[in-house]
Formats: sequence, C-alpha cells, structure tokens
Amino acid sequence: MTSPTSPDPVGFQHHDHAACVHSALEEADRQCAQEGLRLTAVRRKVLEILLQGHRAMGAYEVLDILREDGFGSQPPVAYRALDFLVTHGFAHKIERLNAFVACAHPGARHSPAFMICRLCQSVAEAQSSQEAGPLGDAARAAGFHVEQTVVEAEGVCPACAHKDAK
Amino acid sequence: MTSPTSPDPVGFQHHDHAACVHSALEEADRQCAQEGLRLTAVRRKVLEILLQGHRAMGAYEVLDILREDGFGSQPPVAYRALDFLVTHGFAHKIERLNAFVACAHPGARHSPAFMICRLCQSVAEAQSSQEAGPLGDAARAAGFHVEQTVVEAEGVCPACAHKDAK
DNA sequence: TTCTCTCATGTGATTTTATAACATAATGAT
DNA sequence: ATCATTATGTTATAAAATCACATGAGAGAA
Repeated sequence: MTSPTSPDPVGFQHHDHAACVHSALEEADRQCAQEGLRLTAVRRKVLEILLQGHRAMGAYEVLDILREDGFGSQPPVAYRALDFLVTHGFAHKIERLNAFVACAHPGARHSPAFMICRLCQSVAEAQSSQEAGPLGDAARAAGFHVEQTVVEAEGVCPACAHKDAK
Repeated sequence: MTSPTSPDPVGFQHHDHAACVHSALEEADRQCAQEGLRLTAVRRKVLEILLQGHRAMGAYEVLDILREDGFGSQPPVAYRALDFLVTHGFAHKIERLNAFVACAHPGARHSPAFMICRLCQSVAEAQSSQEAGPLGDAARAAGFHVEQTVVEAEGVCPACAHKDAK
C-alpha cells in the first residue's frame, strides 16, 4: 500500500527521528495529564507506532503491529485508539488515503492541511485555518458554519520531483 | 446513510430541479462529443442518478438504482462509471463521506471545495483554487507540486442552523 | 462488408476498511 | 468496598472498493 522504503515521510526534510518520537510521546503524556485524558497503554502504543512509522498508516497496518506487541488483535482495538488520538489532536486521518498519521504540531489548536506525494506516499502537514482561503470565503458567503475541515493536496514532493527530472 | 428527506441539497438554495438535470445532461453530451469521450448509457445514467439525487450518494446507492433500471448490478459497474465521471469533471468524490456528487459547475476547469452539513447531509460546491489560501502557500514554501486537492468543510448549513435555533 | 483492435460492460470472487454488539476488565469517585 | 464510568477484548458483520476474466460494442483499416 505504501512504499516499503518511504524515504522522507511527514515533512519533506530529514530530522532526528528517535528524539522526535520520544519527545512527542512525552508531550502527549503531559497534555493528557493536563486535560484529564487517559493515554492508556494501547493508545500510547498506537501513537508510538504512528510516530515510528512517520507516515500515513492504515488501521490494519497499525493493528498488525499491535498484535505483534501483545495487544488485542481485532479491528476495534486499533480503530478506538485511533479515534481517541484523532479526537484529541494527537493524530489525523488522511481521508484521501484512509490512513492515519501522527500530528506534526501537537498541542497547537489547528486545522491541518496535508501534502501527499503520490510517488513516495510521504505526507507533510501544514497549518491551515478554518476561516482563511477560498473555503472560508465561500462559507461566509453561504452562511455555512464550519466545524472541521479536510484539506489535502495530492501531488509530487520536492524529492521525487528532483528524482523524476533525473 | 443520508436523511430520507434531504431538504435542500447541493447548494443551499432552491432551484428548478428538472431543468437543471436536463440541462446538465445536455451539457455533458456536448462536452463529451467535443472531447471525443464516450458518454455511454451506463455513464449517462449514473450522471443522471447523481443529478436527480442532487446530493452525495454512495456507490452502492447508485448501484441499487442502476440495477432497478436494468443495468449491471455488480459494484464495478457503478465504480467504473463513477470513475469516468470524476476523471472528466462531471462528478466529484466527497472523501469525507465516501460518496459522489454531480458537479455543480460542469465545464469549468476547477478544483472544487465542499461544504457538508452534518445535520441534513446536504453538500454545497464552491469554487476553490490550487494556488490560493494556506495550502497553496504551504505548497509553494515546501516546493510541493500540487496536482489535485481535496477541500471539504463539515459543519452546519444555514437552514439547519436556523432550525436549531428554533 | 468483414476483420480486428480497443475500449466498455457484466459477473463472480475477494480484499480492504470500518462498525455493531456484547462481555469483561480497569479506573476513579464516593 | 461499592458503584458508576470508561476502556478493552472478541465475535460477527457491514460497507466500500478492487481483481480477474469473459463477453460485447464501436471505430478504423483492409
């Protein structure tokens, strides 16, 4: 489904991956403690899986890893944990891919926008806004009250564009 | 899946529905002739179904109607026709709903944005743009080449907001 | 026309994604 | 300790989408 060797996922730049996973988990711990949310073992594990994978992952792909690690092995286990993470902003669903990705800007109250490379399947998260841009304009004009947005661009990331050109 | 009595779908205003279906089909005929595309019986029927329904419809919902009307009754029949319509801009897929809707601006080269009412399931199509707004900015900044966009807002339409307030 | 190539359709089977329903277990409050 | 609430585990099923392969219809060439 995704390339076995996703080169450069979530954001198109390299970075210190182990540290980013670790700090993101700690950030989630902190935030849940503060908001009275329960970042249980399964939920934390799923977040870790998404952070490790560092790309958009299908629910069943996550589930396979949960199973290997001794957690429940049935779909609801994965879907419930993913729902929790998405609801509280620790992860996002990429509708175009029916897949999930760890949030790149945890803590920030945000409506994310995604750039999905169709060649290497990497996904970069950018900040968006519910009010700005053509959609915000249209909503105001129509009197539509926006609660959530799905903003996803599919195309070619810089790395793949470069490769393409040889 | 959708409310049985969707009051006001695709665009939040009333309009002459029979005429809109008819003219949209003619427009599609014209455009296909011009571009050398084959608007076959199934494809035209599916477009008609979407236009009649005048709301986001699931592939299987479309398929049920195809079956009643004597067309093939297996999923690929619907999916292939829908793919054709989406590919050539006569219909759009609403990723958030896994559903399809007839294009409200046929002919116009456009990247659509949608407003989805979570109360009455109506869907309004607005014009968007691949370059404008936060996503366009982010893509330029990242050097990402955008080919297609998914822009969908979920919220409450004016009619439902009014009802809510009593 | 007839042949042939291509594209479209029909059909059965399967895969992938997601949820319903219900029992059990853990947690937090009193 | 009890109880209410929330989370987990499991079985089963629903919903969405695709694969594979056979058949059929149209456009163009001989």
